Amino acid sequence: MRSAMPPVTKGMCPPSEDDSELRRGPWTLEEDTLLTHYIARHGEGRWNMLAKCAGLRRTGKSCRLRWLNYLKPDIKRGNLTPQEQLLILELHSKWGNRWSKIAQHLPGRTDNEIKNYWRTRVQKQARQLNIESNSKKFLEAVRCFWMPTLLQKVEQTSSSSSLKEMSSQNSAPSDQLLDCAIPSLSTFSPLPNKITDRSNHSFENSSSVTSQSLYPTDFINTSEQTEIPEHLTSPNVYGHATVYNNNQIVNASYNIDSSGYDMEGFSLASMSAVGSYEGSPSECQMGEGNWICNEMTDTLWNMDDIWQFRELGE
DNA sequence: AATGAATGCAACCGCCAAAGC
DNA sequence: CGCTTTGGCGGTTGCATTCAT
Repeated sequence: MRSAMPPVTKGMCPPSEDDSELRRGPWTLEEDTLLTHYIARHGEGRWNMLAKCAGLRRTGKSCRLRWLNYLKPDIKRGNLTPQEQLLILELHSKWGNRWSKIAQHLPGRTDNEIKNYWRTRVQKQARQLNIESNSKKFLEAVRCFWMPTLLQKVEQTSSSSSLKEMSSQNSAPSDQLLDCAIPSLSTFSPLPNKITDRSNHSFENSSSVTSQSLYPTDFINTSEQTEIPEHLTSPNVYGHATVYNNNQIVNASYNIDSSGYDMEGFSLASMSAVGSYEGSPSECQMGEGNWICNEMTDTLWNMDDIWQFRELGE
């Protein structure tokens, strides 16, 4: 856990300020410059000593945090990509609030950023639905709606041959992202149908990150079908999922506004169903119980409007 | 245009474990 | 072996910005 930095010899630094004079709050440009220049010359580690030697009236902890979360050169800026969001959802399902562990799989992203993403974007949706964000219900909602949307965005991205580009926009070793995020998507496809890989990325070289245990094979399958029914190939159809309905496999197609890829993408205004469903929408089974159909009709996810099911073999 | 609510995010806090002394 | 220091982590807070009315 300790840094491998050599110990800083006593007497190398100017006399330290009294702790009572320690600064708090937002960092100034001058402080950022001091910290950056000092680390460029001497490296990071021994943060308390570093703070004193750099002439910063900050705690070592504060310096470390500022460097790791903001100043470090390989920090990525800007919105999380669909791949990154998908990976966060996936890894959080696997590891829970292990933010730093999750961050290790998103080059250039910090645990703080991922934590903030989860708390602001993900938990917001849970609040709106009046369900616990760490509950099985919410996990099912994420699996059912959010992740397929992100998958579609990823596929759209990869189909336009921009996935590699996006991943290499930064100097960070973003191939790791590809290796993690994309192959794991194949675990959504428990059925024998083969995934069409429009990006020419080999899905068969599976990564160390898989989610089969988290996305039960009897639950949902989103993938590019080798044989997509003609009425599903409309340009307006973005998604196609295979869902178990009372132990029967049904196909569901949905149309998602491409303007966003958060949960708002499932709002009634941006999502319309295609195809047909021969049973009652209220019969749909989502994991344990019919909670979505029974309890969520007043939320932004109205199953009656979102899904229309079509039995397999139609 | 004003203002209150909601949101996003940087920064801090408390706790813990490992290493040093 | 126990105390101290250090670094790391997850949770929380405060504030600037954006949005809605």
